[in-house]
Amino acid sequence: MAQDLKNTLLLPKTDFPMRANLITREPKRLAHWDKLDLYKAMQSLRANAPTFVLHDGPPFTNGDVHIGTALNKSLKDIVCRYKTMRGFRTPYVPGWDCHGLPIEQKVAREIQESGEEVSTADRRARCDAFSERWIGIQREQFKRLGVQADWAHEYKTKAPAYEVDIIRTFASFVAQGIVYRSKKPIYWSIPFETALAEAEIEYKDHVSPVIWVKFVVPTAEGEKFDLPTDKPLSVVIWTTTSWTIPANLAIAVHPRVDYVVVDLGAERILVAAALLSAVLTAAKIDGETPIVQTVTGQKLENLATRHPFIDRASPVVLAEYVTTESGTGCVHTAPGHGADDYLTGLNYKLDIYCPVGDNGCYLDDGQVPSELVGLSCLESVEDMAAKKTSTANIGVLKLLAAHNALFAKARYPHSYPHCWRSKTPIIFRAVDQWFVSLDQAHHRPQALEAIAGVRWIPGWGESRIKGVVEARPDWCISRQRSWGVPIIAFYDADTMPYIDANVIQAVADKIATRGTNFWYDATAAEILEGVRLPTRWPTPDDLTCGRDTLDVWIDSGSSHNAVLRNGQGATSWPADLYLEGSDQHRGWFQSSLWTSIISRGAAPYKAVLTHGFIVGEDGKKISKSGSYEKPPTSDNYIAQFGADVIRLWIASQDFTQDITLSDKIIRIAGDAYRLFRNTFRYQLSTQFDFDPAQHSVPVDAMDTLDRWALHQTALLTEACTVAYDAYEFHRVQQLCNHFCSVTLSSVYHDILKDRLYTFAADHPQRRSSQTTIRHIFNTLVRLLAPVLNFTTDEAWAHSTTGTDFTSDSIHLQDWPVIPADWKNPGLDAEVSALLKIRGQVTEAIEPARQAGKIGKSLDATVTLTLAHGDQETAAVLQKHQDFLPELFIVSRVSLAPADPSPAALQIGVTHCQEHQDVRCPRCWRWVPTLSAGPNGETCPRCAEALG
RNA sequence: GGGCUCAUAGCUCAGUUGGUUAGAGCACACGCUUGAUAAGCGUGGGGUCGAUGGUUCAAGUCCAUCUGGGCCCA
Repeated sequence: MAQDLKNTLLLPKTDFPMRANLITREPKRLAHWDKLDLYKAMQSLRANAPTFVLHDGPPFTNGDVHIGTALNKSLKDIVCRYKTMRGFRTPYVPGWDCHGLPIEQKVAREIQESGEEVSTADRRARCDAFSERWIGIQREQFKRLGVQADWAHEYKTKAPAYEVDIIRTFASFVAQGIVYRSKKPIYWSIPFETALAEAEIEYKDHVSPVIWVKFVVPTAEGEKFDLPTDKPLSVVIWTTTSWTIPANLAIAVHPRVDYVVVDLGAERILVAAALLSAVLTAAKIDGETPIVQTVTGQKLENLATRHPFIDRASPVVLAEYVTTESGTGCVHTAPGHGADDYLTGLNYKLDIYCPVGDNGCYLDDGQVPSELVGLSCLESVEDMAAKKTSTANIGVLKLLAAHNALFAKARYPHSYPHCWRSKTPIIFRAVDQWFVSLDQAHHRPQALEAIAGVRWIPGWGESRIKGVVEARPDWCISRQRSWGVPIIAFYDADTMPYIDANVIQAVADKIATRGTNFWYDATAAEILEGVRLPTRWPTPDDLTCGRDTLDVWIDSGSSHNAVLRNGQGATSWPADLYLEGSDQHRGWFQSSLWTSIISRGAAPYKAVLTHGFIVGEDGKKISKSGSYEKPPTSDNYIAQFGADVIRLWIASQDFTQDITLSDKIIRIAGDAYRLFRNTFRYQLSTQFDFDPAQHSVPVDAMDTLDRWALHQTALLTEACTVAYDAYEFHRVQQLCNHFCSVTLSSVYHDILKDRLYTFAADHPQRRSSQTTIRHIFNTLVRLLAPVLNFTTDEAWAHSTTGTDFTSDSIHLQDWPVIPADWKNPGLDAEVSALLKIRGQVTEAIEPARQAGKIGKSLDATVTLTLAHGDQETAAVLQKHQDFLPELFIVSRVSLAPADPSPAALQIGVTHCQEHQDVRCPRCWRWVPTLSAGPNGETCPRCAEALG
């Protein structure tokens, strides 16, 4: 009996499953999109539209896609899909950063382990293969994430055409005369006579001789600086690298540290006050050592001391990095042998002096004492085992002692960098490098001006990049590596460099057809065959090819030239947007800016969006954040949660700050995902007997609640559009979340059930609501499409075809445009007032429910006693009196005037039974009487619906 | 140590130019429903707005210092 009645209800029905099963379903949709060539379809759709070019920053190709990279690519994908829907043609050409040390190093270790002998060209081929393999893996991982891109036109920095563009970019630098050669200290492995990178260094314990050395202050100098000159005075320095003493060109002091002149009897020394006792202890001096004078470092600037055994001055210079933690507070400065020393050298225009050759031995340059020439700085593994220090160190010690300059010495255990292959201590040694001047042609002010013209999101990005652009010294662009783009420079037998823009262009033409390995396989003569050389150049037979490669930042920094300028994948220059992590202010944003300023005089991007880094639950960086069972790769997370959940997680947080990743947070994203999915499912389920062509109700004929819902949808759309335009995806997520859970689920959908289920199929109110739900669905599914790209497409397919897939993908639809008649502020105000009362009503029902008097709200009769003087509420209630039971989801509402009327609205709740009502077994409402019908007794409304 | 930056309920976020008892969703607890059911509805608890000091009639909001994170340098 009851079952028969139930069968007369129009209950929701859909094939759209609640269970998402993303892990197996998403790959099927990817295959479907592949078949459709969705990327191409999206481009063709906007063939004649204005473009929005998001230029991809290339990930490095040496491992699985990290969850951080997944975050970056997902954000890009969300932007592109949104912009496409907004009517832009949005070409997205993905890139790959292929050259560089980490790959070269991995390959080098493989070669090392196998003990093979390989040529540079072979080594490069292996690096190429290594990179290519990861490109293939990463591409699939990005695709799995749902990233839509022009994979057919992707760019690789190792592609011959791209490499040629890098070389041409470099040529344009040379043409402007801003490329120069100068020395810079680098890590150097003596046994292998090769430069080392930071990553190729291992820190190990090492015992070095440490020495305190006196630098005499000449009497005239002492007088000039108001220092006492009646006894010999020396500035004492301290160093653990004795062999660098011949390269000493200065002594650094801190400008705001106090220094003292101390009387030792026969002589006086000058050291930092804070380190005096430590120095005296080292020199085993006790007894009276009166302080004769105290002076701040600032006052000592340019005091010209004498080098202990070379006839030249060693002036005092100022440096902020000087500390009083160890040593003497007077820092031995050899610009050719230290990073700090180098920068100080640049500041004071000192020579970047390095009298040590490739083999680690002192050169005979006319300055190095003959006793030292030829001595080696190398400490072999055997030497170290025998506790022997280098012959260079011993030579220097002897020489210092001979010149009465050795104030003290000791053995000093500390952590020191060693070469990863030979296990010997490295040396820091200045070698010739290529630099690009950033000031000579006024590029720096141009860059700063360009920065001001770019939209930085968030705004502080501007001060951040300004900081690095202002502070960066000239760009050192050469690297002593083989996996990279060669610097097209030639050298004669005396290592004199030859470089020329036209020659580079001519060589680039050849490389364009033969690849960069041509540079490594051929001789200079072969390479230069047919090339017109500048008049002062030697003949090609007397030249050799340089073996330096370009800084990889030139590689990726040239992408706007190599990709956008060439229109690869139908892109164009400049980009509308660069979107990378905030570390790229110093990296790619900067290198791209410089190459663009130098080669084109303008910024390569109109806007730059940055995101933060992923941190663990405790707010700490992921590597330090507890132990992760699996590596935090994109695939590991997708295999567990599916791409849409990951994408929703990404869209749920303000990505301009740190982004928190934890199982808990992803679980919450999963809950939000289910809310959206279930909303789609419910909406779809209400459409089972609705044919929009046939049943749609025009807005002006719609029911009050429906018009209210459309108004809310309009507000949501406006707010989401603003949020998307501001790249605030977390606001979209919050807005939609609130909309689905409150506006729809707890209000609109909940109220609608009665009419959808129990009214006659064609009842105007029912059709009105079905029309509205369709409108809302069509809007909501679009608003979420950029983020939930799989699920919205699935829901969309169900709505349009009733099946899982459609060729007319959601991603080919336009952004929702809200018809003017959806907006209805007047009605919105009225319904809002009613909903406020609804809240009070549900609150009033609760005690009755807690007391067990009432179960479902339909059991309740509600009596509203109007407040005194609240005409507005009274008017609204009276106007919508017939609508109130439905709105409150109760069976009966009576508006009771009272005398005297209460101060506030009073709500009485009783069970309908108390009013002798009976429950309709079909719609479950309580009514005064039931009447018999073909399906038994029902309320009149149900009888009519069944009739 | 320097540059940039962040800190509001267990989680994710709101909080307009300083102005009533700081909001939302989720999570949690309790209840209802069993005609969205691997669903739905309701009610409720929960925050000295990182800390301290200051400006002000009034500070989550402005200033200073500190603490703890993040990115990039040194």
